[in-house]
Amino acid sequence: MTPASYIVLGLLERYGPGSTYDLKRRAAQALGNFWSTAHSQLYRTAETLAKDGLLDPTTESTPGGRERIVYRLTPMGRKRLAQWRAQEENELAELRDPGLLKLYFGADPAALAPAQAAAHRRQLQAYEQRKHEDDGAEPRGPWLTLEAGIAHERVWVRYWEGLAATTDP
Amino acid sequence: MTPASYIVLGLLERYGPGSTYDLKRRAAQALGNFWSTAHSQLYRTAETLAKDGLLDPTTESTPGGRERIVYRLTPMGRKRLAQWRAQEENELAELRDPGLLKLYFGADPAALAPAQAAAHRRQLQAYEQRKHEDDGAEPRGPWLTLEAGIAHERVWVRYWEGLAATTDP
DNA sequence: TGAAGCATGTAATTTGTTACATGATTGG
DNA sequence: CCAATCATGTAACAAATTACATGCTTCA
Repeated sequence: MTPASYIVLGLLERYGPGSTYDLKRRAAQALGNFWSTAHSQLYRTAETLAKDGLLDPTTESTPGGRERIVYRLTPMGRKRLAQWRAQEENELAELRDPGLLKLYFGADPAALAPAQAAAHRRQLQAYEQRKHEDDGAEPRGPWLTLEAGIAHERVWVRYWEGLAATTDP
Repeated sequence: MTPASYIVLGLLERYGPGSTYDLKRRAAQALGNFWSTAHSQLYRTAETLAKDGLLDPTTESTPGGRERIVYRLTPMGRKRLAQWRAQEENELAELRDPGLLKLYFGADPAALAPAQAAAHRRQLQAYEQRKHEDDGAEPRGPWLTLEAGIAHERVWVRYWEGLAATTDP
């Protein structure tokens, strides 16, 4: 069980049964840039989970006559997800920022900082807009997560802008 | 060329020639919890880089009579590293925090937050101590990176403590 | 002198990414 | 009705993690 497994389980629980393509869209929309996964990975993960009895796959045809596999959580899958959720978490996230890595190994801040600051400003705006659009109807988790994203983007913006300022003029 | 490649190149540039084991130690010490890599990965990466002519491997014997391979940067390796450093970076880091993922998918904040807050407090302390020990002799990159780490840990601590407070009693 | 842990490496397995394919739908 | 793009998937490849293995050192 990797994080990707729980993403699949979680998305199915929250938004109901769906095809892998649905999962892909949901993941992009919901987790967005806080935890991305390639769609081919979702395929494999879903298959594996189905093989393990955590998902129940059924083949349906679309209006267009194409077939697709729709997955739904089995009781076991539901249970597994709940267990994970209840488990205390002790892993810490790593920063793993490619820009920061460059900086660490001696990149010139003046060259790096402006672009990074701009990118993070964009991301921050996107998150803030999303928070604005939130109508409070969704469960609490996504909103809390958004908050975290915003807080971090703010720090990044401040950080890189600071770096740009001290080296620029 | 993956991030791991540049880590190997960068560590060799900064601390001079060394065996893979040296690299492992350096990586753990220097990059620590901001970008971790398994030691077996360093082995493979170093091999590949040597095969590509970016590193020059020489077999030496330790006092104990064991053999080990010491790598040093070739001019090409040096150049490649410099190129990477000069390249503008446009990738953004993802948060990818396992705790946050749980929260997203509905974990109970009251159960999650205290442990997370504590873990981040520890990490913050470690970073701050390190900053304290810095004598300014090292190049600027590591110090700047430390700053970033501290800023982020502060945000995390505030975040999880806030969550713990609002849900607790 | 035996156990713990440091130093050194390899192999197997799992994950993750990139690239390729191709039928359906829709907007121009 | 053609091009773009959505929907759906597979295959090949690259990277990362886990597990295994084992000779040295050191310290009790």
